[in-house]
Amino acid sequence: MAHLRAPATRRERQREATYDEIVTVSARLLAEGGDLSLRAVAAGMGMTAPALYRYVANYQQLVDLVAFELDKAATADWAEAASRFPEDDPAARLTVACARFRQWALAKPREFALVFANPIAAADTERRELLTLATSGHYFTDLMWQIWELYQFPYPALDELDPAIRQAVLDPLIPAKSDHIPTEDRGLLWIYMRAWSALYGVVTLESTGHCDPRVIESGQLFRATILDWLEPLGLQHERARLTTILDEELARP
Amino acid sequence: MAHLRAPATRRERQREATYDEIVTVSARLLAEGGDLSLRAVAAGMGMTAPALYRYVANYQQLVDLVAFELDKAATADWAEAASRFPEDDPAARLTVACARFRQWALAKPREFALVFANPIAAADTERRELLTLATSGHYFTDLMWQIWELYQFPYPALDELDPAIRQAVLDPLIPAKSDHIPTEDRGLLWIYMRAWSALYGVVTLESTGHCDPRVIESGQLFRATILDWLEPLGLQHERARLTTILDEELARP
DNA sequence: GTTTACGGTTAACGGTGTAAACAGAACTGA
DNA sequence: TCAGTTCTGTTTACACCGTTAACCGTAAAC
Repeated sequence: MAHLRAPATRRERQREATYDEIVTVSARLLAEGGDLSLRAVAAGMGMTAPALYRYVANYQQLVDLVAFELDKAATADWAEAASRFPEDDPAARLTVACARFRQWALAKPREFALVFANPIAAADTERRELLTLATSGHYFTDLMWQIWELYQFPYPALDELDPAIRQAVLDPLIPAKSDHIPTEDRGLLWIYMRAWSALYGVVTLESTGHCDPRVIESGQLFRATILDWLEPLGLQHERARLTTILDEELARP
Repeated sequence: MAHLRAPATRRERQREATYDEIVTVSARLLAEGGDLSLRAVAAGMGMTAPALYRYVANYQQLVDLVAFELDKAATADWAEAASRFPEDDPAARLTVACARFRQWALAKPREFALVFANPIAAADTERRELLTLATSGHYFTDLMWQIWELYQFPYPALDELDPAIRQAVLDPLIPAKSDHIPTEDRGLLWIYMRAWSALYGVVTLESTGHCDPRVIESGQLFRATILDWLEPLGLQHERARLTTILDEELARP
């Protein structure tokens, strides 16, 4: 079964490898502080720039490809860090994941901007669809689903929701692991959207630097935002424990 | 008194006019969907690109100059819209201003990104200082101060605050009209930072398009975020009235 | 009225994304 | 095995970009 996804022909394998190299070279360039340019990427893999057009249609597609993979890799890191808590403790895992997400955004603001601050026009359906695949979104929604299963926090019924929101939670156009969520429970996604909006807000504010550096350094703005969301997620009783975990993560070097 | 700020010499007046033209031409370019480039701006005012270096040291300075003025102009617009409510009704004014801020961010995402999503390195003290002058920040903090004078909502005492935050509110490095706020009341700025973070979050999320278009179109995410902040600002009793105002603004064409 | 400083020019360098034409290697089918 | 096709890279070229250097007339200053 596994080898079904493995490319059959030699050429396809080669092509896949080239895509991988594009991503790794791009990631290296960004990590080294350089700009992400077609020419630089091509040069980094011993090619000329026009050759890259055999793999991406234009610069924006290169950016999207790299953004997708950066998101995937970063999410794997947060998940790995979160997995120091057992699977049946999604609240602790989410706490750690959020803190690591922020830490990543602060340590790699350029990468963060590429993935999360990259403007997407409403009309651009192609890029929108790519966006719905983002690994981080699936990871976070899944954690929130597990938290709900465990703590049964309240969420709006479908008929309480604004019609537009009802449509949006029934047929999500955002990165969300939602297939397994029963129709009547889709109000959960509204809670998710609101929570994600809050998380995204602080982290973007801090990552882009539109904020007092001392406030960023202290982590208090982020901390307060996270703590505000414990109650809506039914985690009041876990407050002390989760706060400890959060502060542990924030104190990380 | 007024003519004190007016440039004395003819040359200085000329120079000032050129700065104005740089800004207007830049704004026009952005509004027309073009990119903001030294060459395009220069061409737009009948000059060659190197001539602009008599006015700005580099491209980033041009961006900062334009960003500052865009922010100023946009703030004037929100303020004008908000002034349909009397001066002694800052709650209504803030409601309108927030809605107009969002509307501006959605209508002009490129301009919004320039002003509010432009990355600022922590080390770049020069750009940081320019940032503290942003008109919008001063306008919003002033409104919040007026709301506090009227409604006396609670705020943390200085010794309740994390040391880093205490320092930050005592000597703010953010755009805030704070000179007139007594030292013991500086905890107010912490409320401001948190509220601004929430507002900034939704608006950035929506403006950059990292959100379901239907959710953006409905305005519900923004609405919910604003309503969440009524209570912390002591506006519970005004809830019905302010919600009506907010919905009025959201329904605007 | 001479000198100085300002505000512009042109030319040039190295960088960007992208299109077109072309060449060779790798697969495909008879 | 050989011809034909497809895929992957090249070179060349174009139109932009930010930025520097050298140069020059004119307006202000002494």
